[in-house]
Amino acid sequence: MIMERKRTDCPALPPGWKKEEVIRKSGLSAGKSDVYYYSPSGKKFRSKPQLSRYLGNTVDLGSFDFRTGKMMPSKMQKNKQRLRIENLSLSKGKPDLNTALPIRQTASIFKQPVTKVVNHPNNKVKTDLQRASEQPRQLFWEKRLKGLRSSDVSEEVLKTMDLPKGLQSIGPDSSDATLLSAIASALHMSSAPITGQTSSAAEKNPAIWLNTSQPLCKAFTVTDEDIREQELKVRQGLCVCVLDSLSLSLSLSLLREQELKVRQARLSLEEALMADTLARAAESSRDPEGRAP
DNA sequence: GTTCTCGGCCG
DNA sequence: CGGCCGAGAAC
Repeated sequence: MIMERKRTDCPALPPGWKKEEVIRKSGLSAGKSDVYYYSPSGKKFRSKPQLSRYLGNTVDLGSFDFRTGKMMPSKMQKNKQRLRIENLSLSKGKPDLNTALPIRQTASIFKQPVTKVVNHPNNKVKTDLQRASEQPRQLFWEKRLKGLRSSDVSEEVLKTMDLPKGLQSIGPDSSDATLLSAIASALHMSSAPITGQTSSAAEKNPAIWLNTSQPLCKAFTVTDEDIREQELKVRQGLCVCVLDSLSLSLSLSLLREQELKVRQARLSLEEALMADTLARAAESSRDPEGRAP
């Protein structure tokens, strides 16, 4: 009878990878065991370097213990004085099993390796989860778009939008185009209501007091008339292509404030109804026949 | 030829 | 001592 070889799943590796342990049954090293891994396709691996070579950047084997098949966070490689930039080039130096190479995560459909420097004393891992929303942004960046106009395929410059008169620009450039950029961008950056710059200080000295999460425009109030006008323009096809969507977004934003009010009203109504229901329930429990006393 | 198994080097 | 891999044995 042949000793059954167990290939067990290995949770520390991608799905489909199997681990096998074979006990040596003869020779001087009898009793010792060898560990093998099998890729989903069935290829056999008999060492960590071999595994690492194959998995490349897809899995970080730094804390992977080949014998047990588990991740052992405590067992990070002791830092020998390796004061060199990790060498990607052929045959010089050994592959770093500690970490997968960093991969650029943005702006390319193909993964691209990034130069990794591990010996810089000031290396720190950013833990700031707000990072995305707190990244520095250029003040008055809208100016860079000045003079750019969209055109259709026949090179004819598209008619720009007429913005509601209530919308007024703030800052070094007060053209409608800049204002439109500012508002359109704000709409795409966040789903919060767009209010414009509510602080009067921002109007006087925007370079200092600008609220960067709001567009470069004075605080405004949205009237029903504004909304109707915007929608009408969209229907009339006064704005096409990209501008269409911007206009639509603008209308939606203007609506957004109204929506908040409506939602508020609904909540109030719901509370009132609930209170009423409770009151009736209390009353009928006192008087099960439902008759007035 | 491929796969299995143990020896032995090297850190 | 254990990881890794060469190479002979086995198939």
